[in-house]
Amino acid sequence: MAAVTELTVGQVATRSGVAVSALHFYEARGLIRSHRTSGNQRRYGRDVLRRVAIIRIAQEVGISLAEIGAALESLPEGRTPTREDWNLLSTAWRDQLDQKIAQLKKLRDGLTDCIGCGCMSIDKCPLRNKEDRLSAQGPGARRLLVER
Amino acid sequence: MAAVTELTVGQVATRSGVAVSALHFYEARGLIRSHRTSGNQRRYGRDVLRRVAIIRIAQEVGISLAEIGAALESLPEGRTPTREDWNLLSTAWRDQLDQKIAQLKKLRDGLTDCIGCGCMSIDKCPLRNKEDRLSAQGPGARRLLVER
DNA sequence: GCTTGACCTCAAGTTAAGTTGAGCTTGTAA
DNA sequence: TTACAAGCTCAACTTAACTTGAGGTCAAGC
Repeated sequence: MAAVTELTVGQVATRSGVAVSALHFYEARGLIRSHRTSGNQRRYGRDVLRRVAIIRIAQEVGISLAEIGAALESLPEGRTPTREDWNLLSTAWRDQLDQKIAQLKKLRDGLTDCIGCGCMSIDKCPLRNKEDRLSAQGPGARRLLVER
Repeated sequence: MAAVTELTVGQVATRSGVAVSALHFYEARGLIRSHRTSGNQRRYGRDVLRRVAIIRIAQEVGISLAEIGAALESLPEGRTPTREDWNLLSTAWRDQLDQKIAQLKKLRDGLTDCIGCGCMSIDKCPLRNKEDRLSAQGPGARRLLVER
């Protein structure tokens, strides 16, 4: 076997730890791209591994595929992303991460306070008050995780 | 108007910032409980506000309704949770929180390293390698967020 | 006593992120 | 050259956590 430059879906699946069906799905969403053999089978360049890795990492951090897709658009299709491209992405995501960490800490500290204070007076509870602030935004659009 | 002891769904919705439909939903899931008026309308005790607050907080931390429900079972239905009850819950969740924070930090540091190293060699990338470890678990059961 | 807004139930729709299955085609190794 | 694993497409199913809608009831003010 000659040096393999192109990868089949199966190979990408194995190497990336992502199911074939998920790769199809990412492609349908425009997150990755492939070209086809004369027999209509997908073939991927090596850079797809990096893209998939980025996708999974970002997901783990809680970034949605939609957001990931938007970010990946900034990576020029076709060429391997430069260090500059990667810097832009990872810096942006690192900031999101920092934010999330900060929020989780706030929550944790809130819980800790509640443990200390007994916090049986619901009106004074800092967590409870957080809820109130949220409710002030009215119903309608729901926020599933954290505020931005 | 006399002092209000019982709350209607609408009132709970307003005060908790949760939609009426969501309250119905929580009730169907056994997360909260109500009794009915002669006209079959829900009436809630004040403690429902605390329960809903707990639910929302836990969700924000990424705990699923199923897990929350399990945890809430430990709170005796009927009476207002004691400080002891609350301690048990919040301590357990605080631990989960600590874990999540730690994981996010690990990811953030991974990203930071990648920025520093340029990380164009996919085989050496710490994040990439993390993926590999995951793929070793084989396909099948997917982990959506973090490992426990 | 009537109108109107708040409630009720139950079924169906929604979004994200995939998975599963059916039916058919490719490619490769013996 | 043939068997059979690996691919392909497309539609339907899955789970979580709700929302929306239809069709009907309750309660409180004028």
